[in-house]
Order: sequence, then C-alpha cells, then structure tokens
Amino acid sequence: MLTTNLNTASTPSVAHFLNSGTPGQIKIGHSFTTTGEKALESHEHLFVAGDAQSHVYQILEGVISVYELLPDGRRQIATFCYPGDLIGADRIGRFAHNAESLCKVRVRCIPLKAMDRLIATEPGFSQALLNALSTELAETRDQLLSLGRKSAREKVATFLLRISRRNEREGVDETQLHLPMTRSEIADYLGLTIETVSRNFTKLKKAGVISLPSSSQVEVHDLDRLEAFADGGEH
Amino acid sequence: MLTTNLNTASTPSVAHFLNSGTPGQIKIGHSFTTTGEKALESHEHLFVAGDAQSHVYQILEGVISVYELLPDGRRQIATFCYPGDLIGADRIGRFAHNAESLCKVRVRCIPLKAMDRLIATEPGFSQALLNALSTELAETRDQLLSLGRKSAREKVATFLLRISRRNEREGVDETQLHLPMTRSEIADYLGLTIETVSRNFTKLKKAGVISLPSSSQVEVHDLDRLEAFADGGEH
DNA sequence: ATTACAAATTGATACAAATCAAGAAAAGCC
DNA sequence: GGCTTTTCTTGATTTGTATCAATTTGTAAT
Repeated sequence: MLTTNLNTASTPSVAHFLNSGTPGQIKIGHSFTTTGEKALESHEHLFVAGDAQSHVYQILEGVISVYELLPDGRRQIATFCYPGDLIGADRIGRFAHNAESLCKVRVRCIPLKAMDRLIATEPGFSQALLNALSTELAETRDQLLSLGRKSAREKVATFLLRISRRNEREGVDETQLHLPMTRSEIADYLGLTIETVSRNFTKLKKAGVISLPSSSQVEVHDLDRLEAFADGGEH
Repeated sequence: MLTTNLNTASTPSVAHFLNSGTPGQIKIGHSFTTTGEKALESHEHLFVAGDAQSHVYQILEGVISVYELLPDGRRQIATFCYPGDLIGADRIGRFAHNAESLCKVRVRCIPLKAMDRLIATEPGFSQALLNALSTELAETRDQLLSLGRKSAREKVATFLLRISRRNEREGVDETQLHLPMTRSEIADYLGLTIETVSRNFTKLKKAGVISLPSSSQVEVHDLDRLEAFADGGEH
C-alpha cells in the first residue's frame, strides 16, 4: 500500500491541537477550555450504538474496540483504537457503533461544542480532522479487502503486520508485538472463529515466521515472509 | 441501524456548496472558480491507486466502483458511488484505491486548490465535508459487518436493501431496483463468487421476496422479509 | 501449593461456499 | 434477421472454515 504520505506530513495532527493546552485543557482561539478525563476498567463500554453523541474521546492510555452487533449476537469489530487515536470523531448525531475497553483505559473527553469551536476558529484544525478521518476511511477499506477476499492465514498475517507497522510508526521494535486483545476479539475483528485464529497462529509458528513467547506476545522472525503470507505470495 | 440523523439535517451538504455557482463554476468566498467536467465510457478508470491526487470528483451522472486489488488479481469493491457522491475526498496525498466507471459517467472535477480555499474561506464547508466523510466511514463499517459475519444470503439481501434505501432517499420507488453493476461486480463487493450471488438471487426469488424481470432489474415484493433475511431473522 | 476458572490449543466431523463444468439467456455486431 | 460473444444460471464436486468436543495452558483466589 501507500507508505509515504504527501499531505499529512506538512499538516499538524489533531493531537497537536488537543495537546496544545495545559493538561486537561484545550486551547481554543486564544482562550482555554477545560476537558474532562474518564477512566475505564477492562471490558467497560465508553458508549453503545444509539447513544447521543455528546463528546469526542481521545485515548490517553489503553486500547478500545469499536464494534457492531447483529440481533443474534454475531459481532464484528471494526477497529482497535490506541493511545492518541480519536474515537467518535465521525459526527453523525448518534453513535452508530459500540466502544468497549480491552484493558484499563484513560480517555480525554472533549465536548462537541469545543470541537465545533475549534473547527470554526482554529485554522488548520478542520484540515487535521479531515486527514484523520480520511486515513481511517482508507484503513477501513483495506480491512474490507481482508474480510472479503483473504484466506484465514492471510487475514492473521495481515493483522500481525498491521501491529508491526504501528510499532514502527511509534518507534517501538517492530518484531516484538504485544496483543492486548483475546483470541475471541481477534476472531471478531477478522471474521473468523477463535479456533481458526489459533490454528493459523500455529501454522505461522510452524512455518518459522513467528514464535509465541506467550499467547499475548508475538515475535516476528521474518517480516518479509510475513508480508508474503499477508497477500497470498506464499502457499 | 441509525434511521434519523440529528446533525446533518440542519447542516448544508457538500453538494450545496458545489452547486452554488453557475454550471461549471463553484463559488469561493465571493468569487467563482471554473471547474472542469469529464466524461467516461463504461469501464474506464477515473484514477488508479498510486496516482497523485490532483482533483476531487463529484459524480453528475452514472455509477463508479471504488476497489482494491491483491497482487494475484483478487478484487474487493469498497463502494459504489452514485450521482451527487464525492469521490477522492479522502485526501491523503495519493489515491489508495482504484475508481472505475460501471457505465457511461460524467464527473465534475474540482481542483484540490479550490477545495482548500473552500475549506479555508467558506464557513460550513469543512463541516459538510466532515459529515460526508463520517457518513461514508459509518457505511464502510457496516459493510465490514456484512463481509465478516454474514452468510451469502444475508449479504445479498443486505445489498438489495441498501439500494432500496438509496431509492427511498432519492424519492424513487423503493421496490423497483435497478442494478447498474454485473454479477461479477456484486460478487466482488460482497466477497462472494458470481455463482453464489446468482444462486442467492434465485433463493430470494423462490422465497417470494423478490422477482427478477431482467438480470439488472429487481422487484422487491416484501421489504420486511427482505430486511429479516438481511440480518438472519429468517432461515 | 492447591483448587477453581477462563482462555487457548488441538482433533474429528459437518457444512456453506468455492471450484469445476455445462447450458441458457442476453447483448453486440455484421 | 442470424451469428458471435459475453453474462447469467444451474448442477456436481471439492475444500476451507465452522462446529462440536476434549485437552492443555494460564491466571486468580484462597
């Protein structure tokens, strides 16, 4: 996919604006607005589908899953959100999805009014928000390709690769992957069952591409081969 | 899902801004910018992944598919874009996906500079763009649920329902559906094969939910049952 | 440490959708 | 009109993943 980004590099990020005040404050124009903070235990909901959108949240610590349910309980996780990520920035009145913590989480709560004022008064903030949403849309479309057209092994490889690339962006070792989610959550993200996820971890392990020091820790031995597995280059 | 929209109803749409000038022009601030128009034959590319983004396009006539390919040729169509829709508004430097006409198409070409000036000078335009992108993100996440967790029949029913709802929004009869795309394109949108798509049209027909006056024309006899089929309520 | 409980792995079997293979219908073309 | 080509439908078989079932491993509590 796209490795360099011609646009966002030169544009300040959303975080740039949200972090410009003192802790707990956002600079709006030349004044400051106080923002709340919220702590969640593991597997608590930040919001559920149908809730009126009152705030946008920025993750300070921990990981949150955004998911949708079918009436019979089948679940599809749309995305895992990490520190720095904005959640609920897709403003359409009411939340269309559910957001649940995977572990202990702290979020900054930004009232919608504050967002609106930032958009109206802070030049560049709209642009930053548009960039963030655009990137998220492109990543979601990538995930469509995984779900619609990839085999179970390709899906698992793609998933690990995605985490590795996040590490790279964050300046963390891209071969040591920490998985804050359970096999069940990985399965619901990849459109598989926990058994199939587990079997394909084992396959990648037996192929020598990864090892599993623990069930939540993956070591990648060969990133190139992992990449080959991710889009069907190796059978 | 979400049926009422608390926010966008009160906010002018992107189209409102783009249609405010005379034909071929967009009002920016108090002046006008000329916009080009482009015509495509059936199955021509508007852009391909990797192209530098120079314009944003608004469909005036026809339908365009946005898709992604794997190296071995497997294809996933992310979305079908209809008249009024903006395409390439997810500004991330280079196009991450391909855009191909399904039939004869006319698009308005809006230079990026013009978009930037609208964002900077026209109050409300950023908000309209953010709304459009947010809606598209929510719809793409819905599609994740289809691809990851629904059976072939549920996928086909969901697809027809989506077209029916578009008709409703456009004030067109929601029981008479025109399909501008081939079975192969439907298959690549739903993550299925053409045979499976065809078989499930037949199943819905035999169940009395739809009929097929022609392969590109669907008549829905029972919207409630189609809805039930779409999320697994009927087996 | 010992016990309880939850999460992950591994194995055996079933099934939905893919693949392979013809035909039938529709769309272009001379 | 008839001929060719493409698209769609239907049938037979295979296959990858789900389901069902049993261990194993890991974690927390006492």
